[in-house]
Formats: sequence, structure tokens, C-alpha cells
Amino acid sequence: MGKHRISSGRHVAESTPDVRRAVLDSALDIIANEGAEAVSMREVARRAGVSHQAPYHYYGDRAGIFAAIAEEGFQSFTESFRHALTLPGDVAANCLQSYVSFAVRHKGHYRVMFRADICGIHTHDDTQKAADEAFLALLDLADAVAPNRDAADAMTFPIALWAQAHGLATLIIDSPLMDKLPPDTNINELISNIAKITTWSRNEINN
Amino acid sequence: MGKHRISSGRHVAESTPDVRRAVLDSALDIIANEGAEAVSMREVARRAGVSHQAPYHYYGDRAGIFAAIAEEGFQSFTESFRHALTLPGDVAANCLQSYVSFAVRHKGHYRVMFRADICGIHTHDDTQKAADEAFLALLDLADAVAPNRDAADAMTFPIALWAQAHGLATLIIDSPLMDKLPPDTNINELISNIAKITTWSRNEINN
DNA sequence: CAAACTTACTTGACACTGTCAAGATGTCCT
DNA sequence: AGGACATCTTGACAGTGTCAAGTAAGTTTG
Repeated sequence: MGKHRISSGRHVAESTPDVRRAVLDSALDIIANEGAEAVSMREVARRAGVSHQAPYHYYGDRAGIFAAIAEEGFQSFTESFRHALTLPGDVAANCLQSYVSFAVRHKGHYRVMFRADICGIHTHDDTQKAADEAFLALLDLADAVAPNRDAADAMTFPIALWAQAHGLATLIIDSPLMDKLPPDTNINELISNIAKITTWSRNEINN
Repeated sequence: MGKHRISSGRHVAESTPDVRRAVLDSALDIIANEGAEAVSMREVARRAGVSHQAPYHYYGDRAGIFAAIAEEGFQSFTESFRHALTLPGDVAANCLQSYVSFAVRHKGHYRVMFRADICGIHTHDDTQKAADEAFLALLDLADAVAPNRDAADAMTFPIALWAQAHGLATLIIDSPLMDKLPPDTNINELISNIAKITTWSRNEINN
């Protein structure tokens, strides 16, 4: 099984008809452009150029497609975190940038990953595992931003960091927020400004 | 013909059988418990004890139901913001608390409000208007947390604040985050700790 | 007072959906 | 050759959103 790679939405080459991949890409295409709601097995099959039952062969059911997308997304997400750790400059800013950049570049994946109702994290073990690893990578990232000295409260800071990144990402790709900003807004600049005005003081809770 | 209308005793005792309200409540119930995906016109109608076409009479279509929910949500959201401004104590912490508390208490509304693909904000003027007002209330809240002195960059801080609150809220009600926390975690305490370790320095961008 | 209009639903029909069941067509192993 | 398996396909079914048209009351108008 598992050599998944995120490839952006093109259909498969004629030489090797990778139906499995084509099905996933069709679904991602729909999710990114019309939302997860609009994904139907039959439309996915239609776009992939196969019968309405072919997707079932690979993914079992609709939930299976979402689970596969979420799994692939979490894996790529983890890599993205690991990569952010190697970048020069402010770690917190890099973290935010990488996070949001991932969400924007992989809108389809991201939208599924954080929709607990459809991502299949509670029903598909592989997806669950991929999500767990992404969470561990996040904890590492948090430790790189501000090392933890308080074993009793290891979670507050990672969650605060995560919340800011996740909030930004979802506001940018999914919410009416963008309509409120001037149309010439530079997202990267916005993010780096947010990193500038935010100061995290881990280990300062018990004051 | 015609035995309809006297469905078995749900809200028969009511003076006026407010079908409009019952339809919305049924939808909210489904959204909060099974997710927006699970909302079907026919299931909503079934729970409200009316024909499968009755919801259409009031809301036009499925999107209309979501739009009505989002509108109601944004109105209530605005009130919630205005109320947070009157609370004693740290404004930033109150803001976070109120925001997340709203999302938790009105899970059904919240889930729809920030799903641009279904909330109808671009298609339903009343919903758009309610969202605009909520955004203005948010700007006021941001100004209360840290007054703005830089007219050229009025948005960075409100968005940073919003992102943190929205990120927290969505992580709490919709994501696998909660599985990562110890089961006895006190959400309110978590939030107030996050407020403690986060320092905002508005007007410090050009350094 | 009756006719016209409005409101609040109703039943009926249609194309489309997810999914189960049962083939069909290859490809590999023995 | 023959079977096991992977990779699809066609067929059928109940459930869905929504258009169209009906009905039964209440309200307004002439």
C-alpha cells in the first residue's frame, strides 16, 4: 500500500491509469473548489473517468475517501512541521508561516483534516496514527519556540500556539474574514506582523 | 382526506405551533450532535413533525436553513461580545472566555457560522449584515484589549486576537484536540492560562 | 357577503445520491 | 489448465433535495 504523495489536482497520465490517485485528486479538487459538502462518490468517479463504483473498491465508502485524504494531509503536515524547524529566523514566525502556508496550499486536505465529523480520525486507525504524529511534531515545534520547564502544565502553550495558527488558517481559507481585509493585503506580511506583536511567555502561568 | 395536522403530542400544547422555530431547532439539534453534514430537509421535517416540504415554505432550501442559523448565530455572537466588554477583570481573558463559551454553548450555530461554504454569507443579505455587525463588535473588543494608535495597520491585532479565539473554539468543539488533553482538563482554566502566557503588543509592528 | 388573495402547509414526482450485490475482465501462481 | 485475486463494471434500492401543483384555512378587498 502506502506510497502516498500529495500531488496537486491534475488527473493521471494516460500511460499509468492510477485510479486510486485519480479518485483522491478528484475529491480534493471538489473539496478545494466547492467544499467537502459537494463531494459525492458518483461525481468523484465521473471526474476520474471511472464507474460510479470504482472508488468503493479502493476506499470502501465516502468516509474512507475523507479518511485517506486526512491521513495523507496529516503526513504531509508532519513533514511541514519538521521542515519549519530547520528554517533560519524566528521560530514562532516560521511556525505560523509554515502552518498557514500548508493550509493554503493544501486547502482540500486541510479542510478535511480538521472536520472531526468527516475526517475519520475516530474510525480509521491509519488516519488516527498520522494525526498523532502530527501532534507530536507540533509539541516539538512548541518546545523549539519556548522550551518547557513546567511538567505539570505541558499542554497550555502548545495549544495556545496551535490555536493561533489554526485560527488564522481556517479564517483565511474558510471564513468571511478575507472579505474584511483590503484586497491588496499581503498574507505573509500579515502573518509576520502577527508573530511580531505576539509574545509567548511559557512557564509563567503560576503568577 | 385530510387527517393531517394533529401529529402525536410533541408541541401540541403550545398556543401557536411555531413550525418555523421547530424546524430551526431540529436542524440545530442535528448539527450539534451529528454535524452539519447530517442535516437533511426530510430529517429536519420529520423531527419537527411536519411534511418534508414544510421547511421549504419558510427557508426556501437547505442553504436557507443554514443562512437563518448563521444569522441568528451572528446576532447572538454580537451580543456576547458587547456583554464581554462590561465584565470586570482582564479584557483579553474575558474576550477569550466569552468567545469560546459562545462556541461551546451554541455549537450548532457556531459550526455553521464559520463554514463559508454553507453559511450563506455571500448569498443571503441578512446573514451578511449580521456577520458585519459581529465583526464591528470584534473590532471594538480588540480596541478595548489594546487601543490602536496605528491607523495604517488597524487590522493585524484584531485578526491575531480573533485567530486565537477562533482557533481555540474550533479546536475545542470540532477537532481531535480534546482527545489529546487529560480527561479532567478544565477548559476555563486552560483558557485563562492561555490568556496569561500571551502578551499582545499592538502598535509595535514597525520595529 | 363573496370573491380574490395570502399564508401555511400538503402530496406527488423527478433526477440524483450512497451503498449493497453480483458480475466481468484481466493478472499471477501453482 | 485452473484457481485466487485485484480491478473494475452494471444493476438495483432506499433515501435525498427540490420543482410543481394541490388544499385548507385566514385576511383583504369590492
